[in-house]
Amino acid sequence: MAQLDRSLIAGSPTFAGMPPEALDEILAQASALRLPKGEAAFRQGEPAERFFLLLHGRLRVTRLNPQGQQMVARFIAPGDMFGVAMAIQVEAYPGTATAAVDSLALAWPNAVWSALLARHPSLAVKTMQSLGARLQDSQKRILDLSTQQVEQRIAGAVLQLAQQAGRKTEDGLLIDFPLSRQDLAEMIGTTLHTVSRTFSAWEAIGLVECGRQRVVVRDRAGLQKIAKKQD
Amino acid sequence: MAQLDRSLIAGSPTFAGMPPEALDEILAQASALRLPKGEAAFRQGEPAERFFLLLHGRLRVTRLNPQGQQMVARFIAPGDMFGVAMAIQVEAYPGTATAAVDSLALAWPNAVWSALLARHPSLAVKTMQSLGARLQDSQKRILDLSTQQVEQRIAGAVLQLAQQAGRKTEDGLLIDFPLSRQDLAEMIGTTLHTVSRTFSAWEAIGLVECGRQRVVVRDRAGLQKIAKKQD
DNA sequence: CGAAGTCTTGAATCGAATCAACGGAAGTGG
DNA sequence: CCACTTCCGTTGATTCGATTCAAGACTTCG
Repeated sequence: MAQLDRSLIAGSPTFAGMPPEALDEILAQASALRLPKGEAAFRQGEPAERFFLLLHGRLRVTRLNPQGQQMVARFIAPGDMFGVAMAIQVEAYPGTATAAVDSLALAWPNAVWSALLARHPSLAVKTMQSLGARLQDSQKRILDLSTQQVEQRIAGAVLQLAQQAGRKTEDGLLIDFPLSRQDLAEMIGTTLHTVSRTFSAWEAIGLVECGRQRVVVRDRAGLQKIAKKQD
Repeated sequence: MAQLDRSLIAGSPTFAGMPPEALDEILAQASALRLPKGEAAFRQGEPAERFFLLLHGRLRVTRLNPQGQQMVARFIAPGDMFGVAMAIQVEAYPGTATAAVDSLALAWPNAVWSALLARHPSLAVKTMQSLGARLQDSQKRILDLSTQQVEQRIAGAVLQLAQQAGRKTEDGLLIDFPLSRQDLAEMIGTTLHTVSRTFSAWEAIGLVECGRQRVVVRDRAGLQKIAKKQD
C-alpha cells in the first residue's frame, strides 16, 4: 500500500490535537479506498464492518424508506468521518454513501474503533461533539420541513451547500460538485419539477445562475431573504 | 436539601455501571428541581448553565423558528438526560423543556460536566450513544416528513408514543400523559385540524379511542398498516 | 358562572405533486 | 466523427391533499 502521511488525518477535527505517534499508529491500521464517481463506500443495510474518513472528494449519503422513496441525508466533505456505526450502536449502515465526484477515503475495521476509544478518551468527546453538531443540523431540518414552504427550504439548502462547498468565482459562489435538481429535491422533500421551476424563477431575477448539475449563487442576501420570509 | 439516594440515578443508562461511590459523588453535586405541570426547566435561547436528569414525570421539548412557528422536538421520559448543551457545544438551549405533567428532575451546574467527563470516560461513550440514538431518530423523522403523507406520519407518531409511554388498559394502549391534537400536529408538521379529522376517521373504524388530550391505541396492527402504506 | 382551552366539522382555497411532453447535453460504441 | 441512448432539465395542464377560514360544541377550571 502507498505510504500514508500523518498529515492526512491530523487535519480532521476528530484527530486534531493527538500526538504524532498516535496518529502514525492509527494510520498504520487504515487502508486507502479509491472511490470513482458513482461508486459506493457502503450501502444501506450492509453490515457495518468499517468506518471511514474522507480525504478528498465529496460523498452523497442517501436513505431509502421501506416504500422505496429516497432522500439525501447529507453530503460528506473532506475531513469528515463517516460510517461510524459503532459509535451509535447500529449493526447495519443506515444509508448509502456514494461518491458524487472521484473521491479518496481511509477505512478502518470496526475493531479498531473500540481500541481507539479505550486508548484515546478525547476521541469519544470529539465524536460526541460531531454527533451533537449533526443532531443540531437534523433538528433544524425537521423544523424547516415542518414549518417552511418549499421555496424557503430550497433557498436554505442552497445557502447551506454554498457555505459548506462554495467556491468563489467571478459570477458568484459556485457549489463545487455536481448537484442535480433531483438531489436538491431529495434533500428538502420535494420534487425535481418544483426545484426546476423555482430555479427558473430565481434565475430570471438574478438570484442564481444554474445549469446541468450546477448551481451558482449570485445574490446571497436575496436568497437569505427568501429563506427567512414568513409570507 | 432532601437526601438523594443513589438509586435515583443508577437506573439511568447514562450512569449505569458506575461504582456506588462515584454515584454518590455525582449526586452530591445535584440539586432537585420540582416542575409542576406547565413549568419550564429551561427556555429556548437561555444561556445553558445546567444539565438535567428527569426522575419522574414527562417533559415536552419545543422549538420555535425565527418566524414564530413552533414544533415539538421530543418528549423526555424518566431516566433521560436533557439540556446537555455542553456535550454538543452550544451556549444557549436550543429548545424549551416544559413539564407535561408534574415532574421531578435533578440539575447540575455545567462545570460538573467537564469534571465528570475527565473523571469518567465511560460517560462520554454513553452520551455519544444516546446522541447517536437521537440522531437516528431525527433522521427517521426527516425521512418521514420528506416522503410520507400526513396520515401515515400521524400513525407513526402515535405508535412511537404508545411504545415509549404506553400503559396497558382494558381498551388498549393508553398514551400515559396529556397529549393534545396540537401537540401531535406540531410533532409531525401538520395542523390540529388535520389531526382531529384523522382521529375522527380512525375512531369510526375502531383503530383508536380518544378524548381531550387523551389517546388510546385499540388496534396497533391496523395503525402499523397505515403507517407503512404506500398509496 | 363565565372564561379559557380543547376539539369537531364544513366549505373554500391553495401550494405543490402528478401527469405529460419535449428539448438539450453528455456519454457510448461502431 | 456521427448516430444512438441515456440522463437531466424545462414547462404547461391538471389534480389532490392539506391548510386556512369559519363557526360552534364540549370540558375544565378559577
